[in-house]
Amino acid sequence: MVRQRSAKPPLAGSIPAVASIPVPPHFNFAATVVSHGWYLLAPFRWVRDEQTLHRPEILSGKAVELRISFGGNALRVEGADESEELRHKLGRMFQLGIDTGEFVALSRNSPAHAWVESSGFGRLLCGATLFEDVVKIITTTNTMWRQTMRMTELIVEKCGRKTKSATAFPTPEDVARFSPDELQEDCRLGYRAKTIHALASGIADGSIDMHALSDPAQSTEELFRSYRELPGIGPYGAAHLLAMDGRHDFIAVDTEFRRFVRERYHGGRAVSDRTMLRRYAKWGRWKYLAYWSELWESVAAGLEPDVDRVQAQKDE
DNA sequence: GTCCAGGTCGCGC
DNA sequence: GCGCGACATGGA
Repeated sequence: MVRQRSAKPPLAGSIPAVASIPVPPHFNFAATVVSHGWYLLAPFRWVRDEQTLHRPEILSGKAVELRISFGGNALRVEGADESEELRHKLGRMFQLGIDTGEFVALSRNSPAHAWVESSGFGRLLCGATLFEDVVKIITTTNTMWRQTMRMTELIVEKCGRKTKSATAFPTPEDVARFSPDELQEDCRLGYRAKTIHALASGIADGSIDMHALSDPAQSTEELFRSYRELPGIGPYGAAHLLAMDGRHDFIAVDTEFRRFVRERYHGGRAVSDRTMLRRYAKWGRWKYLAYWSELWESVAAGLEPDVDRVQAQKDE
């Protein structure tokens, strides 16, 4: 055996690397992937027919291509060996460290949310790093979903580390090598180019400390204020980032939220933000998830035309 | 041409 | 603290 191996050594990489990552209670893979629009943004690629999420990722400083699916009781990750770094990155991507039990329990008491438990709704797909999610949130502001997808695609393409056939999401250093003008011109970022460049270079030069900013020891209110210090992040972005930490106390009020509540509960008539928010007060620290679940279900049921997503699906 | 989209920022009061 | 316009881009 030894002789055989030394006579004909396996090519490096010829043994397919596979990692298995355990998941918490109430976890549902597909429901988490399509929980919101992130799965449509580069470098994620969701192959629905195969129930596999493709994702180029940097591990040990090297870009590799991951194929993530669900088998048995764990995430099955092809393309990587098990490592702390992999567990950490996938833990953030799938919110594996978040206990959604209380939300599930609350949803049992609401007829409109009775579907939550069996569907596995409750976790939001995230980027591998806070930086990635901040950049993506900035590209969602004051624009249309179609343009968000394009901006993200171009950022990845221009700045990210390449494998043979895919490109990983860039690090702050990868983005900061380019000038704001170059980012604007090549990634069609508009005025966001300055913001994204300031974010990337701030992290790269140490003036923005993402680790300290996102310290989970902070109260939710403190964390909200921390996120708001980031360039390009206002109340909407901060609430979205909190949700990615599994903290749903604040609803990200945007045109989508206003439209949904107006149409669903007020017969299309305009009402104040305060009135809209009051509807979700009873959900305590699960407000955003309660709202998002209502929107998600209505889109899934085809009751709510979500033009951007529908359009995106057509392009697949 | 005009308006505006999963907002944010800086300004003036 | 609150209202308001500017901000790049591209679709409606």
